Amino acid sequence: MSYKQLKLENQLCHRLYMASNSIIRAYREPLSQLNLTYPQYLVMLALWETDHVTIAELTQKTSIDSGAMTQILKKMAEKELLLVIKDKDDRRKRFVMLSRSGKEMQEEASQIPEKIKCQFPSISPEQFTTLMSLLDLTINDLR
Amino acid sequence: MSYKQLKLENQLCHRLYMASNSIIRAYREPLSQLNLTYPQYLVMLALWETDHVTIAELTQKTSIDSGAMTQILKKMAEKELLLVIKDKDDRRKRFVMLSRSGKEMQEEASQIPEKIKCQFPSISPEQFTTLMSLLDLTINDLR
DNA sequence: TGCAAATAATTTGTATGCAAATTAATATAA
DNA sequence: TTATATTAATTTGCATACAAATTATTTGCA
Repeated sequence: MSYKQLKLENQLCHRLYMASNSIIRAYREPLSQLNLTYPQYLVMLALWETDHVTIAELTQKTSIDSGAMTQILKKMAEKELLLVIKDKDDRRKRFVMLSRSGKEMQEEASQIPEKIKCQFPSISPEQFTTLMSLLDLTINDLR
Repeated sequence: MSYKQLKLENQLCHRLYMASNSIIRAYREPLSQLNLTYPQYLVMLALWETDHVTIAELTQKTSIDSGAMTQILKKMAEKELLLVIKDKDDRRKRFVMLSRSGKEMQEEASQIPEKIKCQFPSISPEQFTTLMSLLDLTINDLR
């Protein structure tokens, strides 16, 4: 039997798997200059937008696994990019806030998106927008 | 500074990260019935298309990391889904071939794509095609 | 022919992603 | 008020992803 529906070429999941792995790999070099891994970069992006949030909010915003988040924040705290502080009103919660050096890193990081975009010569701005929208539909359907 | 280009919402990488993780998570339940992980499923898809290939060819076709592939094939061989055999002409190479039960699994697996597609009510067939093409552009640009 | 370069896999060390179990604290209902 | 349910994080065990180092072979060139 041929089972056309089982061909790798027809699998959206495989395209997403390759695209996600490829783009995260592309971030490695620029991020290594900031001594950040990709998920750590997501945490920084989230905090640069909104500082002083709970771990749960950070987990929700970045879509990083909550178990992994604990480890990631621990390493980032060791690098003194941020601080994790207990909430006095609800001691189950913890707030995450950027340190001075965490805030200062934003300026260097601001160069990264442009560097990455240069790696997509085949994709027009319109196609870029379309791709983002279709990925949003995909993500929402799977929620 | 606002640094609009650093907003999470504007990052293609974050969309891909979420979409890839989400869809792989969606495969967990159906694949658990076959006792397969997602990368193991990719290996099966590749072998159902073309059996008896070298590890390097399998790595290339699936885009699975070659170091990880060693471990994945070891586990799949333990489950007796496939065999790994040394090439007599070039003893650096190894061939991978499906066992009988590995071949038989294809029929059950043939139900999976349909189950997954049902989880995308918001995406039309045309949009699906567009998404696949745009992901191909993304992947090719990053090669 | 012989040795350096290239190739195919494996190994190693680090960092997640994920489900499930656990811990600590708060909220809620009888 | 108190036992139960819920919530926020952490921990645990397993399976990759990845870069870099290593091993075993084979190629290719002087």
